[in-house]
Amino acid sequence: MQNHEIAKILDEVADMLEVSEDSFFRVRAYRNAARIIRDHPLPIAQMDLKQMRELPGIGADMAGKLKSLVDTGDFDVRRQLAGKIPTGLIELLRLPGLGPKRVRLLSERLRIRDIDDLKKALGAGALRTVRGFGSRMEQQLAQALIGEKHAARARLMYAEAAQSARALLDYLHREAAVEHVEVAGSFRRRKETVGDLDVLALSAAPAAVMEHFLRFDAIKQVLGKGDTKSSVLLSGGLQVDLRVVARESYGAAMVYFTGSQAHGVHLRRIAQSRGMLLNEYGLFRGAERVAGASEEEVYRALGLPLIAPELREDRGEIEAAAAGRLPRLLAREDLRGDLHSHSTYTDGRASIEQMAVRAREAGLDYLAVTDHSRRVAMAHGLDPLRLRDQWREIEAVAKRVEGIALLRGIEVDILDDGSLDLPDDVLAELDWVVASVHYKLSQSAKEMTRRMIAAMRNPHVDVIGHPSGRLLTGREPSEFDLDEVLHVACEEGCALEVNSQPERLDLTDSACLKAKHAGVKLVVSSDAHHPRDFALLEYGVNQARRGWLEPADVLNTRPLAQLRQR
DNA sequence: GCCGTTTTCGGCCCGACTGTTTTCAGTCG
Repeated sequence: MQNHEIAKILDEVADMLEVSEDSFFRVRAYRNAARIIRDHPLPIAQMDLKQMRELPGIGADMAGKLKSLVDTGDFDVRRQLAGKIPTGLIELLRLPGLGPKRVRLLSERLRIRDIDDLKKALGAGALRTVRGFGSRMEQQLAQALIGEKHAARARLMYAEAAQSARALLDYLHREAAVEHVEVAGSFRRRKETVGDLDVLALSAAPAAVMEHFLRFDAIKQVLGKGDTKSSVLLSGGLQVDLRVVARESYGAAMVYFTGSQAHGVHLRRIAQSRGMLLNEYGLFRGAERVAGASEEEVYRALGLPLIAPELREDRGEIEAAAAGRLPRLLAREDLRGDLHSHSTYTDGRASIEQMAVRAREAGLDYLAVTDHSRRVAMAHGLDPLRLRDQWREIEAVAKRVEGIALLRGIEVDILDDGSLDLPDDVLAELDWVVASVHYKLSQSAKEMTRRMIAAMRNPHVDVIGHPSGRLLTGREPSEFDLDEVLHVACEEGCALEVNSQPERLDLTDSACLKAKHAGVKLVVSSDAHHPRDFALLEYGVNQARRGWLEPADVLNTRPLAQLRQR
C-alpha cells in the first residue's frame, strides 16, 4: 500500500468522523496523520510500529490503526464508520456551502444519502424546510450540481496560472492606492499546479483597491466581497481571492496567505507556546505588536530565520530552520548548462546554431544536443548514420558560435525490454546520454522497474529523462518502484532528470527529496524544443527547490570540466 | 487522537464572509 493510498483512507475517515460530529480534535489528528504520511519520503507500509510512532503527529493509537490498515486493509474505527455513514454522503462535502454540519442535517432531516437524493430534494423544494438552508443555498447547490463535471476541473499548471497572475498584477498596479501587490498562496510556494490565486495588496485605502479589483474585466462572477477581502471567478475558471492589508501587517499577512496551512498552524503553535498570538495582522504579545511589517521580522521574532516559500509545507522545514540547517536552495543562476535539448534534426523547431546562441543568451556555458533516437519515428528519430551527420554539424556550429560549449548528446529510447535504441559502440562516442521511456508507458510496475534498471545498468547512460512520463495535462505517471530505481541509480552513478516542461515537471518535488536522501544526483533540464524554451528552466528550478535540492545535488550546476570527469 | 521549557490532563490556530438569523453558526482558507 502506497503512502498516498493510506493518506486518502485517513482523510476519508476524517470526513466520516466530521459528519458523525466526532471531536474536532480527533478529526484533526486524522487529517494531520494523512498529510504527514502523504508527504513522507519513505513507505509507511514497510515501517514497524516503533518507526511509525516516531513520526510527529502519529501516536500509539494511530500507529496501531496504520499497522492494521497495512496488514489487513482496514481498521476498527474505519469499519465502524463505514457501517454507519454511506459513502455517497461524504461526496456531498465537496459541494460549495456544504460542510459536515449541513450534510449531517440533510441526512437526518431529509434522509439524503448521496448526490442523487440531494438532486431530488432540490427539485421537490424540500431543502428550504430545513433550518439553516435558504433560497440562496438552494440556488448555489443547484448550480453546482448542474456544473458538476465542470466543477471538478483540474487545477491549473503553474505556468498557466503565471499568465493569469501577470495580467491581474498589471491591472492592480494601475490603481494608485495600491502600494504593493503580490501573489501569495500555493503559487508563491511554486506548486506544480495551482487551484486559485491568493493576492495580497498593501494599501492605506482598501475600499479603493477593492472597487478597482472588482472592475477587472476578466471577472466572470463575484463570489464574495467585503471591506478587506473579496473572491471572484475569472472567465478562465480560476478563482482569485484578494486581501488588502496595511503596511504594519504586510509581512504577517504574507506569511499567513503564503501558507501552507500546515506551516501556518505550526508557526501559530510556536507563537502560542511563547505566549504570543500570530494572525494575519501581526505577531502580538498581549496588545503589543512584536512583529508584522516583514516576513523576516515575523520569523525572527519566533526564533527562526526566513524560510523560503517553496519549503513551507511543514515537511520538517521549521525544525530545520530552528536547528540552523535549512538547505541553500538551488537558484536559476546556479545552472551552468542544459543537458537536454532538441533541434530540427528531430522534433525541435530551431537549428543547432539557433539553439546554441539562445542558450548562451540564457547565461549557459554548455548545451547538450540530445535529439531523439530512431524509435521515436514520429519525430524522425536519429539512426547512427544521421547521428554522425549531426556530429559534423555540432562541430561546425561550435566553431562559429563562441562562448558556449556544445556536447554531442542523444535522448535514446529505452525499449520495452530495457535495452537501448542505439548500439553501445555509438553511445560510447557521445558526451552525454539521456535515456527515456516514450512508449509502452502502461507496463506493470514490475516490468517498468526492470526496464528502467536495465537502462541504468548500461554504463553509457548518464541520466534518465522525465522518469515517470506523467503529463499534468492528463497522463498518469507510469508505475515503478521508485525506491528500487533510486537504489540502482545510486549504485550506477546514474542521475535522474527534473524535466522543466510545464506539463511534465518530472520528477515531482517529493521524488526529488527522496532522490536526494538516497544519494542520487539530479539534472534540471529544459528539454527545449524551441529557443525560447530555455526560459522554462525556471519551472524545473521551482520543482527542485520544493524538493529541497541544493546546488551540490544538481549535476548541471558544475562547470563543464568537472561534469566531464564525473 | 496527539502531546508536554508551566501540563500525563487538559489543552489543542485564527479570522473574514455568507446566509439566515435577530446575535450567530457554518464554511472556507
